[in-house]
Amino acid sequence: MPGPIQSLERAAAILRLLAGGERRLGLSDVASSLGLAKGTAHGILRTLQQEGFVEQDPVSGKYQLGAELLRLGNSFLDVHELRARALVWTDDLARSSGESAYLGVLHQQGVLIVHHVFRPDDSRQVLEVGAMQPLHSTALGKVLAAYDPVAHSEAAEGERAALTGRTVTSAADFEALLDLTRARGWAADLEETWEGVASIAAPVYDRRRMPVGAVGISGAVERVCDDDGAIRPRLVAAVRDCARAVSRDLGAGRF
Amino acid sequence: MPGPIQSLERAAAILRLLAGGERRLGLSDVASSLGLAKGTAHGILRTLQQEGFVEQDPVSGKYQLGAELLRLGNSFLDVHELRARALVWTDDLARSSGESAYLGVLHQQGVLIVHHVFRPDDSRQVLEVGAMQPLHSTALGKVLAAYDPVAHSEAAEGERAALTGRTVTSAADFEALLDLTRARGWAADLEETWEGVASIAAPVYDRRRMPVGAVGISGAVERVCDDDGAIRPRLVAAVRDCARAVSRDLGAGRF
DNA sequence: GATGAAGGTCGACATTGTCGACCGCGTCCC
DNA sequence: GGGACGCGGTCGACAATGTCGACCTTCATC
Repeated sequence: MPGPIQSLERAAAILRLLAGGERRLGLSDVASSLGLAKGTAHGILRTLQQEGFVEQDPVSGKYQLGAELLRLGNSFLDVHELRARALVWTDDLARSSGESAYLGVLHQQGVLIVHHVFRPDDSRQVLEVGAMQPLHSTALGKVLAAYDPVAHSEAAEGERAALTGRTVTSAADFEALLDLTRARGWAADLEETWEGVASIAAPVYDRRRMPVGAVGISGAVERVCDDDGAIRPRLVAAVRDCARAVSRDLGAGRF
Repeated sequence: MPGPIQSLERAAAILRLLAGGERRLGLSDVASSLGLAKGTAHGILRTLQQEGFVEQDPVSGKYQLGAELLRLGNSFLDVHELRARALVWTDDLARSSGESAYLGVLHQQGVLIVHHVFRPDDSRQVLEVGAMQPLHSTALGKVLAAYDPVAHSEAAEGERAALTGRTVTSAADFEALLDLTRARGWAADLEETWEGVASIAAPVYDRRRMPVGAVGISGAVERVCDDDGAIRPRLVAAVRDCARAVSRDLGAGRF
């Protein structure tokens, strides 16, 4: 394989750097963070700015991500076949379950949320499309880790941070959890990622029967579980039905 | 000014090409569309793929936009100060007006929607964040064209397509419309972009009193206008109040 | 008004991306 | 069935290209 294009790799690194740091970054920050000469970093930033991928605050001279990224990210959603097929089914899932519905795919070391349907009530909610979730602690992530070999190695080799007191961090426990997930065909997250929040997810397959994503719901643990602390079977059934429906829509045939 | 980086410009052109065409594109399509040698296009695509900006369909070999763009677009929203300040006010605007609320900024030759609050009812709506709207026919666009010199030249020099029978296309009429907008301090769009849809928008200023965006509402013309076909003053007031509130939040002071 | 650090420019250098010919594979059509 | 086309992808020579580090200007600080 011939070598990748250096200037592009560096441009991508700059964009990721700008995306990571909360605040705007100056030219010198960017150059030193990536070990580049100032002139080099400036040339890349200037081109990125010209193309709209980066914007510069006129007064401070600092850089931040540009609007073109939002436009392209939206175009990505338009083309995304899995998301298009899942739109109507996740809508039904949110309505029938009364909780927020999510569609996630593997991206780098996490789950990228590509679709999110708000919980059907009038509460104020923030859209999480484009956000990342950890593989090891969320229901969506566990499903991907259990069924997608690439996701599995990312989750197994990556760090498993203890996000709450209930997060499973040890390798053996995590593998046991994935075995359970494969045996049941779905995964849960009982306050392992956020205190008070539980979620349920199931895998989505494409026409070649390969796992390509996961759908799930997420909500307050008091609603997702019954009085004994057990996950409500009705919700599990709704999630699995939705996953099957989307898979069928993708051409995976019946199970 | 030293020259921009060629490979980056080409990579950006490829991404825009992939964003524009509805379907996936093959290597040869990309190369011939941009007048590049196949080897060159392949090198850029390979690097973009490695960085997650482009994905390749394993069976057809065709390319489409990648998930990293969604993630970065989301990060752009996180950093966007105008959007952050407008979140709560646009929420109020949607609630008080009963219509969808939008926040738009100038981007290239159009209005980029950076925030969108659904109309507060249970109807199925699609999120338009990341979408582009024309400058010459929408209320948001007219506000920007009226107050932002850059937007004005883009709108004046660009093509003004007749999207409906009521779209204003002639240069003189358009300038008159902008004069009216400046005189009133707000703009309207009465079925000039989509049949049956009317919208109202007002400008948002930053701490230097420069126009940086526009907020507005959009809805069925029957609801936005009264029985005589006149725009409901209550809605105009709500939009202008919201624009003032956001401007104040940005440090523009009182008017 | 000296100082330092910021963003930005410049020009020499050789690294680096580019080009077009070439490869292997699948498909379509004789 | 076999040849020819078109596809995605590779290769290596060449020089155009991006890179580097010294330098400039500006601004805030002391």
